[in-house]
Amino acid sequence: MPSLSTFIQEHPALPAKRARRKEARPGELLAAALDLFVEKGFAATRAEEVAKRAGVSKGTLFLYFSSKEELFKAVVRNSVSGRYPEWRSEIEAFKGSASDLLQYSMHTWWARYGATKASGISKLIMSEATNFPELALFYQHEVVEPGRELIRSILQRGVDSGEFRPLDMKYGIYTVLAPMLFLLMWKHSLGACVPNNTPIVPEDYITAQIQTILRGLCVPAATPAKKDRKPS
Amino acid sequence: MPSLSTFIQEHPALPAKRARRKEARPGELLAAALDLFVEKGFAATRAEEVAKRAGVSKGTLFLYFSSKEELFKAVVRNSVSGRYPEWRSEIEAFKGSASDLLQYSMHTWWARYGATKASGISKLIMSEATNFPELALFYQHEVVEPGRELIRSILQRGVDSGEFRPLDMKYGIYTVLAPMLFLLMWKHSLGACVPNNTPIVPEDYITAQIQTILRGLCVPAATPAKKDRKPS
DNA sequence: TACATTAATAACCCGCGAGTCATTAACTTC
DNA sequence: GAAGTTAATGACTCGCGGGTTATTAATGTA
Repeated sequence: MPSLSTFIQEHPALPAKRARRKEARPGELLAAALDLFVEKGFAATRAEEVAKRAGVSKGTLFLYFSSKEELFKAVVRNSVSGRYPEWRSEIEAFKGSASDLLQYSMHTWWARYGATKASGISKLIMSEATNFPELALFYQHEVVEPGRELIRSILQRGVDSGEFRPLDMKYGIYTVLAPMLFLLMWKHSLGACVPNNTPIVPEDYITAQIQTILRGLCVPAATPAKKDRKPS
Repeated sequence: MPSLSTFIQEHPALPAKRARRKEARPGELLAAALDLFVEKGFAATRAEEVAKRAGVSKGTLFLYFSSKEELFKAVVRNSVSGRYPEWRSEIEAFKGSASDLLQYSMHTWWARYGATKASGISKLIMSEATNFPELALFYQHEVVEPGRELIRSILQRGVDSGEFRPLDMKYGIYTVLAPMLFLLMWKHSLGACVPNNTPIVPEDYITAQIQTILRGLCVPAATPAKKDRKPS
């Protein structure tokens, strides 16, 4: 039996159904997928919903990406790891003290990445790494290792110039990494779903962290004796 | 048609099938649930598997816990929030400087919580808060707020004694919280599934963090002028 | 030994979601 | 405008998993 819609023609001004737009589809699908992966995580994101948000059917999605995992990898390449070259050259070109560079980098990283939708991908990976080890490995090579290297280069600059005390780089980088990633995690987890009378203001949080970190890293005018320094 | 097993009697030494053990079941189910929630997360943990690990059928699980969410809440009460009273009194009773207390607390928190299975619950909540807001809210009240208060009390002690510089407590607590929770997240995410030639040694990581934090918190012998201090 | 009580089970229901495929219809070419 | 090409669809498969329930059997009672 023919349905009503067989007889009712669509409004002529609306974009045609079943449009053939081979060039535009991948980009639209990636954008929709980024939105939904960030909002719900990898496992909880439904392929059908990604397709719907991109304005196509589920079948079309699998026409362009062979599986959900491949779709995710494409999202990562498209919106996270592509940024490193720019950052690297900006850091190398920076004129100023290591303290200033560190401050600038932390605030800027937040403004350009942490505060954007794309940062949800980092949260997603921390959340689902153990359930999808292949994705974790991919992310480790594509994002984590280059990121580590970038932080190390900033700290090394301060140590080399005598501005920072000598650091065990293996753990020194976490002085910077830990507070920033914690902020990112918080924003995308409890900070996003719990009614909070005094929410974290990222810029203020970062400013406060920098204050403590720089005091902790810099060579002091007069060293106060502290314990918990590793022997050897 | 009767199956083979109708005729083959079970080995007499084995524990009886269908044993009735009303008292022991809840504890065994909670233990199994903790294992699996930590290993796979909330959404990915299958009720049937929890039951199997506890040596009962799925039906029995729902006889003792009305839903998966209730099971989870029971796990949290049983293995996380129960510890606060002990910690609070231990901190109040501590004799020594605020620096020593902070060091002691961070190392001890790791040894007694971070390094144990139970810490996986904190990771789970950060990971799945947005998908299960009711659980997040429960955890916020049961765990996060008391924890914040505990850290604040330690820092306040140092500020009151003149050992630490004056701190905006709203952000000051994150100086301690962020590095510890980052370590916890790392351990349960990328640290757990990526082959790493130089893995983080928690005790060394904490020692390094303490070194920087204490330098950053303490009133310096001679204050080196630093920027990024908030005006006003 | 017969009966009542209830802990435990296994089979069942039902909706969901990744991935597939035969069919359709929008373009291209001649 | 007819025929061929291929982008797009939506109905389909198939296995999974939370929760339910009729049935079974262990135990207590007399």
